[in-house]
Amino acid sequence: MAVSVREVAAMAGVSVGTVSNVLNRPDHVKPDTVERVHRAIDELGYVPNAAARQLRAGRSRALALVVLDVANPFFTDVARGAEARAAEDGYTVLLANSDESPEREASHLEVFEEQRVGGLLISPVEDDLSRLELARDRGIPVVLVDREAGTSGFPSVSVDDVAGGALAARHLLDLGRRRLAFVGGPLRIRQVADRHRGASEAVAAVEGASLHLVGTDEMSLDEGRRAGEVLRALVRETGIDGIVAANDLLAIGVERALLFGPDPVQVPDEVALVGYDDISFAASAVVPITSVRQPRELIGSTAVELILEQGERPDRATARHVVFEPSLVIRASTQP
Amino acid sequence: MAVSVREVAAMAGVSVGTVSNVLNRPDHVKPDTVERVHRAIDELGYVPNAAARQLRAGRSRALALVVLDVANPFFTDVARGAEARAAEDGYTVLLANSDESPEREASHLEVFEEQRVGGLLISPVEDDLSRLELARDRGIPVVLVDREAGTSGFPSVSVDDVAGGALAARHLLDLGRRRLAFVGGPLRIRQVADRHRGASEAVAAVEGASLHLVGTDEMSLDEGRRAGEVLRALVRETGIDGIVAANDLLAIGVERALLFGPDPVQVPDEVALVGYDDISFAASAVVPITSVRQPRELIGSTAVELILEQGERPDRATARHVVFEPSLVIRASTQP
DNA sequence: CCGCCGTGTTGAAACGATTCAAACTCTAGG
DNA sequence: CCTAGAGTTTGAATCGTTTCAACACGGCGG
Repeated sequence: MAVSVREVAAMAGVSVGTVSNVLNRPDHVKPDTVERVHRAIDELGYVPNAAARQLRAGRSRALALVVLDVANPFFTDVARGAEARAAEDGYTVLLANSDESPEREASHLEVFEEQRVGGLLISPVEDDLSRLELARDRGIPVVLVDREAGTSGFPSVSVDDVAGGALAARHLLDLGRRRLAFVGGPLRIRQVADRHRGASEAVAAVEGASLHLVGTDEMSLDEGRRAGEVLRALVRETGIDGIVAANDLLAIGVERALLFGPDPVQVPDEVALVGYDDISFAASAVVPITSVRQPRELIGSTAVELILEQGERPDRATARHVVFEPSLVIRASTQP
Repeated sequence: MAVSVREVAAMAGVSVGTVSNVLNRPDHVKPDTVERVHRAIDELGYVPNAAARQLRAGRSRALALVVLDVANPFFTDVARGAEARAAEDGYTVLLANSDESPEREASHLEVFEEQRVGGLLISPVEDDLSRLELARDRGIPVVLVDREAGTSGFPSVSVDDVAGGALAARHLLDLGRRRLAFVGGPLRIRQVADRHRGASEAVAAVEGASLHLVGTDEMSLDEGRRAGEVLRALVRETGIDGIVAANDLLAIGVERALLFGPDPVQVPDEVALVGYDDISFAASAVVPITSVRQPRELIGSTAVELILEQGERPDRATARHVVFEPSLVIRASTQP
């Protein structure tokens, strides 16, 4: 059934070692031998067996990327960036979805360890990284994605969410807005807390400016709408004139509630609105929404880069931490 | 570095064969031997090497799913369904993204053939399936997803788009609407053509009903808005009172253009609107949109089922074709 | 004519798990 | 005391590739 080097070698009239050399070091083999072997390969429809290759090599040319949610455009773009960078070095990226479930994450890690993948890019579900330390101890390079490594000593690639929150708030302050609101939650999510902290710091730096926190249970359209109702009242009663949303889904929901409820609030005239993530729906909202953009593909490609570095010199204990700065995409929701 | 069965066997004081049996057929081994081996495994942190296992077995316990677009919720849900079903039989699903590029698809196929995956679930980019026939000839079960197999003899799982188009149109006709429009394009996309055909047939079956085609260049929000402008005029001039959109992005764009342009058109009072795909944004549009839903997860799990069937009896030439019927989710955009 | 070098090529060992015929240990029945 | 048979365990062979020490060959300088 399966065609192996042995048959190819027989047909080409050479030894198995030569076939292997043709495949991996063609320049060490005489040109017409190379040709003869290639003819045999085509003739027989030979496909090298990755399992055998890997068994010998001890490690595979595949990297694993475990994300919290495949449906989230943030992660699909990170994956795209990772794949592109990996392809440059002949690696493939296997995508797996933990769906924020520790069990599914564990199960994927197990499979990938058995596969002896060449590296593990992961957005961990929980704070406990001991499972990853185990993998590292077994010789698999690990890089944390969208998560700073803390004391764990893993290399990491993340985005400065504090700076992002500050960027959003400062933009509103620059427009002359002084009574700001921050929509988002729950605050135990690190990203939300950081963005809020950034906004708070920016507000604190400007005299006479204030920041009101409107909490949410999750980061969804529906919660955004609910928060929007609360905000309508706040705009009317306390003169809120600028809103920072912790992500774009919330921002879109807020905008809808403001624009289409009874007693509509005008955006951006009465209140300016900034979202976060720059998902495609933000640009095509009824009033297109200004948003904080993260370099998503760059995150992916950089993560792969860190993996490859580790692969080259597995000894070096100094883990690199790359932190990207977010940027602002200005649209109608903050332009008078 | 790597811990192998040999070391485990040594520590447990048994032979390698017994360790293998403990792992794969624990019931053939005496209970206290099992326990001793397990202790050694834990002690040493042994992780079986999938490559070696697979080399011997000739095939891996991984299935590959190649989709046209990981960012499309349709495919992520299909993936979810596939993963769940595969997990039941101890298989893992590797997700790969062809991004509608034949080159990327080919590159993924190559990698998966080398990996000797246990099966290939794929939404092919092009009509030419010869690459897949090659894979099948080499013994890899193949199932087409969201694509009928035609004469190629591959098993397939798809959804009846003609029925879906008819379902949408008939719903509008049942509400008493008679002058319908179909928005979508380009028509060379099979799904679009089928949905349009279904709508046409439903309309043809009702006396005095008509269907106007409004073409689009792609299935996006922006194209939907553009089409919406066209439709506003048509509603005013020719009395269009029902719209079928070829997907939800178009439907959302159309709704926005109708509701928020100058001279707004009321939905559903003046014109009723049906979308397709039932993406989450359809439910949370300004006026929630009625949509045709496809059993996405079921598609994935069924595809895996067909793969497993082939694996059991690779001989049988009769490929099964499973075609699912879509259903209608009724929301405010068609409820007076 | 010999020794040496470089270029190509060879073939056996190794990777780590599974398999399976054979060997071993008990038990129960005769 | 012997033996059949069930229950356990063994260990060599095997999967397909890569690696690498060793070899073959031809030419060249001495």
